[in-house]
Order: sequence, then C-alpha cells, then structure tokens
Amino acid sequence: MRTKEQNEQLAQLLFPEVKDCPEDVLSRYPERGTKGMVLRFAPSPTGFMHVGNVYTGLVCTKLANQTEGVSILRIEDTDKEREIKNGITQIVTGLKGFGVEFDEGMVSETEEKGEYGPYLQSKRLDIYKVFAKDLVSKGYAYPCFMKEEELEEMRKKQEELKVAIGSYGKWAKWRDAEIADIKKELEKGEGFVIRLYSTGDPEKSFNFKDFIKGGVTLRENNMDAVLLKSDGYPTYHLAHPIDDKLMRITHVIRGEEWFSSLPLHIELFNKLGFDLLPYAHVSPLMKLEDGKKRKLSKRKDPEAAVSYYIERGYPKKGILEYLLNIANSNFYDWRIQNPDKSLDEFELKFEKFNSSGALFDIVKLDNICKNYIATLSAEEVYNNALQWAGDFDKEIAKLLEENKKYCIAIFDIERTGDKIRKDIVKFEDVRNQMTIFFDELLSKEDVSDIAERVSEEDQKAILTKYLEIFEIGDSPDQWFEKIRNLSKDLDFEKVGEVAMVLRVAITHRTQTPDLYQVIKVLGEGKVKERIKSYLDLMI
RNA sequence: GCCGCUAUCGUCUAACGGUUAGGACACAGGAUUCUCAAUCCUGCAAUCGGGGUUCGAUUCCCCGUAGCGGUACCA
Repeated sequence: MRTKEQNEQLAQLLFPEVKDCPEDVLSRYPERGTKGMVLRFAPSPTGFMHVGNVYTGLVCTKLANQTEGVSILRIEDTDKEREIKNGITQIVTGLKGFGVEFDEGMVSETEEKGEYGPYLQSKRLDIYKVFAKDLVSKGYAYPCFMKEEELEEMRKKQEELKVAIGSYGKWAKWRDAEIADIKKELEKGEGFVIRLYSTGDPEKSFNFKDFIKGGVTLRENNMDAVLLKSDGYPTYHLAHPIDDKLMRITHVIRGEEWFSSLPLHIELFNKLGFDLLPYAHVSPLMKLEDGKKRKLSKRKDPEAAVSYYIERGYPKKGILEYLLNIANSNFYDWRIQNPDKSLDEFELKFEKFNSSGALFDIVKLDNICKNYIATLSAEEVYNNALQWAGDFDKEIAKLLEENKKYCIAIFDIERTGDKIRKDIVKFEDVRNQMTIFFDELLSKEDVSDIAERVSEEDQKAILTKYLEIFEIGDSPDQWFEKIRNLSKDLDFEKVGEVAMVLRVAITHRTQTPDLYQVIKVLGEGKVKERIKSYLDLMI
C-alpha cells in the first residue's frame, strides 16, 4: 500500500499539466432547475444506424418530453478505431428523420447546442483527466504498465486455474507498485493505462433497484477496470459517471448490455464522490433464427439497419408506433381506443417495459404501418410517396410529379367511407397501386391470364356489348345494374364472371380495387381504348 | 468455464395466491349487390421440466433446463 503522500505525489507525476480539481469542474456545471427527467442518449459514431438506436433514442426523448425535462444527444467517440467520418451527421439526421430530436447536444459534425457541453467526448479529455488525477491522488486509481502479451498470459493462467479473468487483487501487478518502479517505467517512456483501484469484494452482494428490471441482487465489483486508455481517451466506465454527473442527468437509460458492469459503475460513482443515479436498462431487440432468440445483429441482419426501412419507404410514424408498442405493450390498446391522438399523448412508463428482449416482428410492423397509412388522406399519401420515390424510385417519382391530380385520384380509391383499403404498407407499394393506371407501367408486366372460365366468344360478346352501354357518368348503382343485366342477357350464372372479363380487359389484372372506381379514375377514353385493344388482340 | 438476468398461445403480452388462463398480430374457415384488400363473425393455439409452501400456484421458494447479456486499452 502506498501512503496518502505517495498517492498525491504519484498523481502529480502522472498528470503534471492538470491544475483543476473536481470542484472547479463541477462548479462550471450548476444544478438544473428542471423538474422533469434529464436524459441522455449516447451512441457511438460507427456509421451504422441500428433500429435499436432509434428505439433507445425514442424512449429517451419521449420520456424527457412527457415529464417536461431535457433530452441530450451525447456522442461517445472515444474509440478511434471504430469511428467513421460522417458518423455524427448520420446519427443526427437519421434520428431526426424519425422525429427523434433532442433539446441539447450535437447537431452536426462540429456544432452543438446547450450549456452543459462539450457533448462530444473527445472534446472532454481534459475533464476526464481532472477526475482521473483526483482518483489517483486518493489511492482509488493507479497506472498499470502491463503489455498486451502479459495480459494474455495472465488470462491463460486464470483460465487454467478456473478463476475469474481480469486484472484484480493479486493479479493486478501494478496495484501496489512502489513509486520508484513506476518512475522507472515512466522514464523509459512506456505507455500505461490508469486503472481503478477496486476495493469491492465479489463475495458480498447487495440489492439494487433497476427501473425496468426491478429489484436485483448484485455482487460487488473487484475488477481494476481501465479508466483511461494509453492514448489518453477514457473508457466508457470513466466517461459515464463523469459526463452524467456534469450534465446533471437524472436517470441513466441505456442498453441491457451494460447491466453486467453496473457494480463497476456503482463503485466508480462512490469513489468519485457522486450520488448514484437511478438506472433503467432497456432490453435489446431480438430476432428469431433456427428457433433461437438472439440480438438483432448489424452484421447478420439487414433489417437491423434503419436504412432497410427507409429504402422501402416504411412510414416513419409507423415505425415509431411499433417501437412504442415494443416499449410498452399497452400502446396498441391505447391506439385502438384513441385512433386519432398524437403519439405525444401516450404516456410511456418504466414499469410497463418488459425486462427481457422482444422479437422484432416485421409482420406486426407491417400491420401497424398499413393501419397508419390508412388514416392518411390521398394527398398525404401522394406527398409521402413522392418524397420516398424521389430518393428510391425515379420512374415513379416522375409519374407522380407529372400526374399529381390523377395520382391523388388513384390513392383516393376506397380511401374514404366504410370500406378502407389497407394494401399500402410502405411507400414502395405505391408502385403496385399505380401499375394499372399507367400504360408505361402496365406494359412492363405480363398481360394477365384471361379469365379461364370464360370462352373467347363470350369475352368478345361481353366486351363489345359493354362498349355500347358504357357511360362514364353512371352512378355506382347504375353501373352495377348494367353489369347485372349484361350477365343476364348473356346467360351467365354469376355477375362476377362478367365483371372479371371487364376487369381483365381494362386492367390486365384479376385482382384490382373496386372496378367502378378504377374506371372512374381511368376515364372514358382510356377505358374504351383498353377494351378495344384487348378485343383487337383476340382477333 | 465463471457471473448476472429472463421464462404464459407461432409473436407481443394480460391475469390482489382462487379466471372456462384474457387481448392483439399472424394463421384457418364463414359472411359481404364483382375479384383482391378492408370490415364483421367463428375457430386454432400457451403457463419450460421437477420438487416444495398452501385448502388452492401462471403467480411465492428451491433445483434443473433453455435463452439472453457480460466476462476488452468496444461502446
């Protein structure tokens, strides 16, 4: 054991440039007056937006908003190897696209807003050093000069002996090193890390209440975790208590993968002299594969990427609703009872979160999305579709742009009244909706099978007769009456047969929306033209 | 290996220790002045296994099993 004086001497030796003490830094970040929750979402700029990111980000901002608190976007860029150039922009714009926006924090690659910054961890290095120095001076941290190979060797030995792996207790060889030895290494210019001097005992357990997982019993930490890496950057373990304390965060909401290091973080809060914060560990989104659940993985699962949904034109509101539904499963019941209310009015509650991971169910997502799109007006569908197509389907974008009225009329088919169509799940699907209304789209498709039940003779008879009686101005009842009469005149058992022949001739499809409305939208000229050319084809 | 968390229909979940174990999505069947979609009705389908505690256990306790997470100078 080193003495108090020795520790102070060591701190000075390690961090001669650091003049501030923790109190100086703390005084720069005063208590907030807010009564609501102050929450932060803290992703790394790895250049990949995971749906899980949107999920956690949504939970943070929603909870902050509904308690009239503050939401913060902090960027954890302390791992230089995984960092990617436009990482921050991708996060900011990606989340913004979903309506997930923050009150404070990073807004672009270099800009930020708010009084509690910097919100980019790489800009906070001097802050971490102040606390690291303080920990060393109190004997709660120390420099460790172990090399990668040494650590590897230690690991092997620990495996052989079947003891816990890591730097702790007697395995941590620099824990109680003499100042003279440390000085010697320093003079050699050897790189070092700062490790926690853990005083916990894993034999001792204690109770802890997690806002989502509930009451849990944890064992004390005894690992001398790395706090400051040899490149001077902090690890998450050090940055987390310091940043959250300084930013005056009120609740730590983070992924469940952090749960295991909770005892370490608790020890750190204690040693730093900070009051412990309430924690809420959110379970990850899962996927089913070969009958086994596993975390939705960015490497294996294309649907883990937010871009997957953007490219297909999933409505963002729909995705948000689905994520809310995973967060609090009573959301769907609420939605059924309040079909018109805004998402903001739904109250998210910690106690409604499930403590184990939920499968990300695309089928359910589709259901929510089509129900959402069914609530939109034809014009809203048009606008959304145009926006999507502009990025992902140029041909459709052009058609939409040049035929606005016509397209809105198409989207308006069976959109009002008591028969509401729900066949658009995502905006990619509008192409399919438009096919029968544009010759240029239709021609690319196979001409549909002629209704097999009806002979060519009969088809001709139906179509020629229909051309004679066709009136674009007919009411739905008049129109249907004509079809019925036609089927009677030609001795058909079912009206459906006649309708099908017309449907195929006019749309080249056996499945379409309400034929009467389709005809109305297509217009007299086009209907006649299609029927005629279909007749020509038969001759 | 070690440590921790979790366990109800296929999926998301509900059920003061007492319910015919409920709902939603999916699926199947039926209804509907044309097909498809929609809508309505009906159906299918679950308490991981074994021990306790209790008059009574999905619920509380223990053991097992499985899944998940962690076991980094990644977050």
